[in-house]
Amino acid sequence: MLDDRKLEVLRAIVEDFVSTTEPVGSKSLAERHGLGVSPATVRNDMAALEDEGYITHPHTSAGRIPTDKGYRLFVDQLSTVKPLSPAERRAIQSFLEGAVDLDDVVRRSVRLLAQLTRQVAVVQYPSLSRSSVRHLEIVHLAPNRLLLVLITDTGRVEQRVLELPTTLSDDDVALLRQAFGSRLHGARLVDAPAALSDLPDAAPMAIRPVLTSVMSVVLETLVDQPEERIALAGTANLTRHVLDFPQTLRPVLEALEEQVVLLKLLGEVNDPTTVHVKIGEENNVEGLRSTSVVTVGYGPDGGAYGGLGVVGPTRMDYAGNMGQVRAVARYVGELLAGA
Amino acid sequence: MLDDRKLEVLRAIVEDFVSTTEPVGSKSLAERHGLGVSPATVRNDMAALEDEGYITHPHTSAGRIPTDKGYRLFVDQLSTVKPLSPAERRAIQSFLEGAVDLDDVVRRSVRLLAQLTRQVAVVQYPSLSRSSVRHLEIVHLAPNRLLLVLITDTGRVEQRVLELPTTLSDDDVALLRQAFGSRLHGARLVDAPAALSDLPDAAPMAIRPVLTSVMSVVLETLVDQPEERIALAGTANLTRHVLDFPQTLRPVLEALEEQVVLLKLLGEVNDPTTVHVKIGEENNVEGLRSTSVVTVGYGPDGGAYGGLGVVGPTRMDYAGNMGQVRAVARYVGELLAGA
DNA sequence: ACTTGGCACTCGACTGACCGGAGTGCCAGG
DNA sequence: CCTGGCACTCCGGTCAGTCGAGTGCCAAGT
Repeated sequence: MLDDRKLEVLRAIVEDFVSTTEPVGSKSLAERHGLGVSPATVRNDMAALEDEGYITHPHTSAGRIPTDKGYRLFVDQLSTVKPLSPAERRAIQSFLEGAVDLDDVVRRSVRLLAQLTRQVAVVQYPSLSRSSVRHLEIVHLAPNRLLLVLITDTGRVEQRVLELPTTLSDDDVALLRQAFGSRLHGARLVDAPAALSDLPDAAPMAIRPVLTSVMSVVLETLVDQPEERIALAGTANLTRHVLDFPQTLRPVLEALEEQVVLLKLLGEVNDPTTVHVKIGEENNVEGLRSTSVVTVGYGPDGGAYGGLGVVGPTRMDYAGNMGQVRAVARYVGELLAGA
Repeated sequence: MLDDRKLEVLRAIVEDFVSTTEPVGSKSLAERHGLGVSPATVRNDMAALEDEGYITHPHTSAGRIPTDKGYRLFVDQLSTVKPLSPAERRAIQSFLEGAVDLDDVVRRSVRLLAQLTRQVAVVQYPSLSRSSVRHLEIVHLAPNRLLLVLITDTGRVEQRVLELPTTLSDDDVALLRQAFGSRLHGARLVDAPAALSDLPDAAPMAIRPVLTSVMSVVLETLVDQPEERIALAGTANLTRHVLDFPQTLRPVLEALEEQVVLLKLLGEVNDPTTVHVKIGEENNVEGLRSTSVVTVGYGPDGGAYGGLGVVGPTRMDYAGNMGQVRAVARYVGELLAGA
């Protein structure tokens, strides 16, 4: 149905269109790429590709442009992830090596990614639930108010103020600190409920009620409703493609302002170890239907910490951007694992 | 030089242009506003206004549009800050009343402001240096590593990990906690150096060296380099004015991504109690030369906590936006003062 | 001295006609 | 199955012409 040459024609169309922004015609295509066949032949192939829905043309006498389906085929079968240039490698290293803390790492990464890909970049902070506890501190602010400070292995520091239904003494708090600390140190937050499950039984009878209540509050705030954070950069790059989104820029910017939307983008990755691409209409997000999203997980085992990626026009350099996204994810993963 | 009617003509031009986006001519102006004079007279006035540099016209046979100087005069002398509509009042209340913590307040405020003004909104988190200490906690993470957690009166929680040149015992840390806590509780951060000045002398000889070293690190991180945070929303609103910035959208978005730039905008306010307006070229920021910025301080005494404002095209509804910015600042100020 | 109506002039915006070129689809022949 | 040829489509640019909004200026009126 689609022989090799037709696929080659599709690849050529995608590559030409991505680099020139203009519908590509049979003649220039046959010339520029060494296909060794005449324009007429290319036209026949194009007609076939169009029948199958991989390409289309804006009007009768115009060249062809890829459809979402065409890009999909291109990404899945025709392109190989482009390795980074030495210059890019150097850029990543010099950009990230000076980072002092997690905030700094994330901020630098997102800017780096935006600069490298010339797209909008998104980086998720290491997810709390997937991190493990380096230190958990409980501070007694007032009789019925505790400050919880959690430091994770990735260097993320998160704090909550808890209002308690009961009052506690300093000794109680010391007990709590000891009990939680010993059980949670080194544990992953998702495992926290299990790690704490024996706590009520092991504790002195006197503080059991308050302990269970504190426990439930702790679990709720840290495990059930973990706060996800996102960094964004390079929205100005969208304006470079103002040709691509005629009046669509607005909804894109709106979508990018929604944390929820961004989390959804990064979170929908099933297999976090490979680079994922969502093309145009494949995005379930209203407003990003005219964009493509390239994401990947970072951290040990590929995606243990969180996700990052870029958002750009469907007419993007998939091979290059996939390589850049993957490379940044690896560097960041290593950086945080070594911290 | 500029009699009352000329000023009235300028006002009419600004108002018409702001609402229609189109250069305004003498005839339609004389009709629509009840000036009671003929178009010819208006033309004479316009010529005078143009000589003075308050208005200009894009080409010979086009209507007039205000210059930056014209907007400036309008803002300074011709417009009165527009009071909010009941609907706007209600919107503010219902939007802000559900806020649970500082983060929430800021996030809601910035979205509210963006929605109300239909511009890009900027809200600065309550500045650390201008806040006072509600609680300062020192946690002993490791022999030579401390975690500092600062809670301010506005509910902002800030933490730093300090690496020390020396090692400390738990007792040392307890002493530190006690010494810092008693002196800083309730003090404004700007006053921290003074509040701590007697500390080295009052402390037991044994820990003086380490204490002074900790002190200097604490002061440095909390007072000398306080971390300012900024929230941004409504960038999508820029696209509504794509007519105003033909190819200028890019630099605007770029400028808005720079924390430093935003802080500069909010920080340049001399008298924080009144609404400030920077028009077009008045902005010292490259990239915002085609925009106007409306800012005001919020908090007790007008600007004690921080600043907030909006960024939009020079062709904006100054009276309305000034009112909205001021109103939100008041509500937020009250909200945080009551917390 | 200021206002006003009149008038000539300018210039952008819109229209319709025209043309060239890029590109297509189809067909018949190799 | 590929290829060259050919007729056709349609976009984009150009050019001339018209229209209308708006201006600047002047002379007359109050």
